[in-house]
Amino acid sequence: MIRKKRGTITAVTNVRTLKQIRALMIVNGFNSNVGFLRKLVLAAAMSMVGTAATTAVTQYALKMFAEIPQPDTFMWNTFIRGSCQSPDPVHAVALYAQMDQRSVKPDNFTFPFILKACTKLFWVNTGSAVHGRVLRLGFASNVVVRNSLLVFHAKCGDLKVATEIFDDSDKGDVVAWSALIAGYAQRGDLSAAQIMFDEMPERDLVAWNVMITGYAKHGEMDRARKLFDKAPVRDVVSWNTVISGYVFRGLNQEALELFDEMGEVGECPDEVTMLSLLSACADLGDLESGQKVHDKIMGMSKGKFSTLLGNALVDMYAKCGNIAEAIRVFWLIRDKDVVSWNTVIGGLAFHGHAEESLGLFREMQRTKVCPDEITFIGVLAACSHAGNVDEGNRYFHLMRSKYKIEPNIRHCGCVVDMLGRAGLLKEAFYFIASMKIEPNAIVWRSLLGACKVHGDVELAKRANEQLLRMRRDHSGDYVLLSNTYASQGEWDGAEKVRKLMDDNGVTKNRGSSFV
DNA sequence: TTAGGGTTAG
Repeated sequence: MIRKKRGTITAVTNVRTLKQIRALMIVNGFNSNVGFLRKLVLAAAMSMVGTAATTAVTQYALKMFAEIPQPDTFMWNTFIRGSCQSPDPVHAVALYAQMDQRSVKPDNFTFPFILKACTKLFWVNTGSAVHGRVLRLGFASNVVVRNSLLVFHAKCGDLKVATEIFDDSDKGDVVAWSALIAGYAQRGDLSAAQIMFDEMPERDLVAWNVMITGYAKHGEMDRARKLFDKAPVRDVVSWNTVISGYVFRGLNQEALELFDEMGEVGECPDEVTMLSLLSACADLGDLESGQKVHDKIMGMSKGKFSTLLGNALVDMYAKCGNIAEAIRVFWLIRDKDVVSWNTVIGGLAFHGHAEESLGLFREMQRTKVCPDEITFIGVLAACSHAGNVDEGNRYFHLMRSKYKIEPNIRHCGCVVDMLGRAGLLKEAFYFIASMKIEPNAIVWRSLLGACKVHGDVELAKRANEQLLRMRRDHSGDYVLLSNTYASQGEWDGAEKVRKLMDDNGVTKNRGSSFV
């Protein structure tokens, strides 16, 4: 989907297009003329927008850029800007460093991009070093550079420096105002943000959106909605802010209703709107609404969709139980990133298609996309559900040896679950004992549940001791232990647990469930 | 070229 905003690189491209352009460049000679090269760089930069740093298309774009013998500052800026608009702008920082190594001078266009990258990555030290360089090279007098510094400090923690820059700014500079208000709002100081907002001499659209975002992100949806209703002007971002705010708070139905209103007033939704809506449908398990959103997306973008939207569609279909459609859409995603794979692998694993999930993981290993810690949560869950202990153990070791990922508590939870389901209770217990990280209640509860299924009273008692050490008020733990006794005909034991429960003042919540 | 909205686990 193409998003229109001034100064933003908007088109979506792919490896095939890049290869065609590169072939043209080779035929015409790489050095032929600056105009050609600038177009080449723009195409390469465009391909990085919205896709993760690890995708094939980004790797190809980097390769193309590296082939240009002497890129000028304009080309470096364009390319850094492209990387900056990816969700993980690590290359922007690397390119900025390369620029320096190759003695290409940065200009007042370079700094806003690199500072934005530092802000997105939350790289405080790098950003501060850039700030130093801005001062040394005398670019601090440029309004855009100065505001970029303000944003960086406001978002990455130093509101004092941000305020100093603001105090030196022109009092009518709405960008500086909005940036500082956003800084206060982001850290939850909404009263400070509101005071500044009230003091603002001229409030433009973005300042309103900043305030609405501030309230929405901090759970005050009523105030966010009131401000939205009161705003003199609204754009697609205003709508998206409130819609995503509802989704963020789990008010999915409200999000869908507001989307209907959006259509009634004739505001055009964009990709962000659709992402929020798909998330709402996924959460509700509302396949019918999800399908409608899908149709709308196809209508908006002539049958094409970005990686981001593809991922959200796969997630929605998996969570709504339409596995066939989830898989179909997954294969339609042109540039699959790690999130695409994680979504489909996890989606299948958690919705009863463990074998297919593992098949896709094997497929993933044949691609250049590197699995991450989230991938392995899905993979281990799939092994658990498939009862495939050997493969699960193998992958648990593989994630460390090959992919250098340290298992976290969730990975360990999956392994305990896997061993427990397979009836390997002692193995599960020894696994917990050997864990490098502190086991949590979920891990012990998983073992306790397996003990109930397989009727191991001794281990159940030990798991329960651990659980009671952590939390004495979780009725489910007592019930599980008591049922374990009961399932083995040990009625005295069962009764004792019931009594312990009363003594500790725990009441059983009948009929309540998180599922 | 700078300010505001977004996808995967739990």
